Amino acid sequence: MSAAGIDAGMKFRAAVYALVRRVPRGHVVTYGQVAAMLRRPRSARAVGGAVGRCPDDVPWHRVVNAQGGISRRRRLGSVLTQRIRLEQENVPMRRGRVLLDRCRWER
DNA sequence: GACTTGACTAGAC
DNA sequence: AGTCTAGCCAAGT
Repeated sequence: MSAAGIDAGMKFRAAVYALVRRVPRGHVVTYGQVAAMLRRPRSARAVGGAVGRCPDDVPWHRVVNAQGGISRRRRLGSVLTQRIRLEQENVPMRRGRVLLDRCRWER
């Protein structure tokens, strides 16, 4: 797949996973950002859907919402897991929010 | 092919 | 700063 964007015939989900796998430890991206990087600026919601059912090798915890917060989901639990994993990677947080200015992954 | 369902967002009060 | 709304769109049924 190209640096950004979806190759011909590639499923949206596969592109999301490929991108999220490139996010380095200690950094995060937002749903909307992933969508924009894949050249689907209005597909943030779909990104959430893809990240919600991803393979084990995808660092899904590095994806947060536009406010740096951890989005709620139908079955809680993974919310705590996500916060714990982010803390373990020393992702800077304040009042339950990731400080995007300091750890947003660009490119 | 018509719904329904979300780990979304930006904007308006 | 909290709540609501409307737009969005990939996937699953």
